[in-house]
Amino acid sequence: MLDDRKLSVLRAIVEDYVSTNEPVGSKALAERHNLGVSPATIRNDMAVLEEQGYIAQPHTSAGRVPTDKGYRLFVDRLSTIKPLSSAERRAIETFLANAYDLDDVVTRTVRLLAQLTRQVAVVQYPSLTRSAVRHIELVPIGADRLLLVIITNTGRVEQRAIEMPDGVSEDSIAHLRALLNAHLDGCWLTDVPGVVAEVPERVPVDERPLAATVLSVLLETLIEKHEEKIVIAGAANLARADLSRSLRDVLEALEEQVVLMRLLGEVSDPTSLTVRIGTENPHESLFTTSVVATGYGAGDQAVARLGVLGPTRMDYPGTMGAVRAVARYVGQILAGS
Amino acid sequence: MLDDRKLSVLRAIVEDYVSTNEPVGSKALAERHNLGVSPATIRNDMAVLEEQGYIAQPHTSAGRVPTDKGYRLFVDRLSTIKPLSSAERRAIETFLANAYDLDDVVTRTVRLLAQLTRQVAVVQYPSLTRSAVRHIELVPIGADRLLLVIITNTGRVEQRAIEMPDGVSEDSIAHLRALLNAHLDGCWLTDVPGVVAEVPERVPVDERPLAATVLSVLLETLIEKHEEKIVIAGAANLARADLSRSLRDVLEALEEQVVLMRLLGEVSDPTSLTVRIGTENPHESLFTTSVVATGYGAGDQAVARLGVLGPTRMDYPGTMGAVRAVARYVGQILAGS
DNA sequence: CTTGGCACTCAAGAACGCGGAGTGCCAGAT
DNA sequence: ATCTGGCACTCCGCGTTCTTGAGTGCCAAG
Repeated sequence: MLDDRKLSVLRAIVEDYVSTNEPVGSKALAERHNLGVSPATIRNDMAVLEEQGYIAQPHTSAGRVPTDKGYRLFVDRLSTIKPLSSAERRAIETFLANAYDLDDVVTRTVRLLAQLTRQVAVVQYPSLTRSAVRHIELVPIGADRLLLVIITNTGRVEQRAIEMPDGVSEDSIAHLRALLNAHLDGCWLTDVPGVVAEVPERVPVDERPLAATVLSVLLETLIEKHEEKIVIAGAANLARADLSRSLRDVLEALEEQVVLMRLLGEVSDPTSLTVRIGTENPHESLFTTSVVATGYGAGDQAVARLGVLGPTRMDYPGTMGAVRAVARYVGQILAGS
Repeated sequence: MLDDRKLSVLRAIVEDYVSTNEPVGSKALAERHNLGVSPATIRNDMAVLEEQGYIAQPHTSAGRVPTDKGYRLFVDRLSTIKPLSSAERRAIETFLANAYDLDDVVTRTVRLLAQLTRQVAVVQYPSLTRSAVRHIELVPIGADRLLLVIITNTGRVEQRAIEMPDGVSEDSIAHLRALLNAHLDGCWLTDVPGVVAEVPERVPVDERPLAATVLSVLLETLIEKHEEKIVIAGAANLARADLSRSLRDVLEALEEQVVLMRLLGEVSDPTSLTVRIGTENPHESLFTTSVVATGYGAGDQAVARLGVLGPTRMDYPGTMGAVRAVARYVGQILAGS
């Protein structure tokens, strides 16, 4: 139903429109891409493509513009992910290699991605779900407060202040700390609740109030922090691309954690790229934008997601290449530390 | 040189222009504010105000608009900070009271401020300078890596991974930890370098390589983290106010840490509000914006700054009220924890 | 010093015309 | 059967012109 030439025409339209930001006409197409046919022929093909909903004209007697469906076909069948230049690869490598802690890795990654794609970059912090406990620390601060610090093997550090019951001795705290570490060291965070359930029995009766408080906060922290932290960068790039929908709506959407979470999408196949185009997005303010996202993590275990957001009129092959490359490098960094 | 009525006229111009966003003319002024004089008189006053540089007209035969100098005079002498409504105060209180750790306090504060002022809010993390060491933790992760965790009395937790020299025993680490805590507990961060210098002598010879590594990283961390972390929120509000300078430039400026730092300004008198109007700003992209900032911290010790950024055409009394109120509440929260 | 009157200015908006890019369709060529 | 050149048609974008009205500055009188 769509022969090769029609597909070529669609590809050409997408490419031209992306680079010029102007509706593309049959004549210009015939000139710039050597399709070996006349404008008239192209017009016929375009009529078919329009009928099928792959392209549209903003006004009668204007050139054609790809629809979301057109971009979708382009991404799925007409384009290949464009690998980065070796210069870009080196830049990524050196930029990320100098990071010295998890915060820094994430910050650098999001900036890098924004700069590389010239779009808005979004990076989710490595999830706790796939992490294991490396160490638990209990630090008294002041007379009646305690700081609970959880360190994971993904390098993440969670902290939380706890109000202590009265009259808790240093010894009790030390004891509880030892107990927690003995039981939880190396434990997957997802398994923590189960393991924790067994702990209270092993605590001397007079230390139980303290233990109960600490354990409940511990569980709470792990659960609450499941709503993952997300950072973005490159919002300025949005202003360059004139979104038809008011830029304000998009910016607002980007400030809502919930929307951002759904934006990156579920981890279906963590190693592959997710591309969400225009109205495929979960939030109405983002109907004129596209998202390219993928999972990342040490090895092939995806522990979180990252991606970029830009106008639907975006350089998909290039963006996909950048996102994939960055995800891989970050994975290597995480694996190495 | 400027009599009372002229000042009233200036105030009226600022207020009207802020609320309508349109150049204000003599007739409208005479109607809306009962100044008891005719438009013609006002015109004369306006001519003087213009000559002195407090107002300007966008085009001949348009109304007048305040200049930066005009806003400055307005802020300094013609307006009073507007206290928040009690509903707003309650909202702040409950919103901030539910925060459970430092990160959370900061995040909530910046959002609150953005929402309250409907502008871009900027909050700097409490500085390490005024903090003291509460606890230092050394956690082995993997065979040859060590995680250094510094907990301060302001609730901040710094972490950093360290490559260990070969063949370090658990005992050495425990020993070093004890030593560090013994020496540094309660120590002002600014005093840490001095204290640290004395430590090596007290370390057994075979543990010195480890100690040296850890100490150097410790110092490095404290110094590096002096470039303070800053969070912003409410970027979407920028889109509402149409800046004459391209919105993109402003967004870009907001993504640069350095600019942000200078934006909040130096702590001159920490308890008072700093207002920086238009070209008084340190960065050219921000010449059409104003900043209202102040210091905050537990008690009256300012440990960091917060503020908002908006168009020069801003409701100064209201914004100043909100910034001041939020700073105070955050101070209370920090003092209480 | 204030006020009403008056001539002048100029931005913004509506009305108009036109050029040109682009289309759809048809008849002839391959 | 498909491609191609030709042709009439559409309509956006742009520049031009005109009008309107808010606002000004100045002046002479109160």
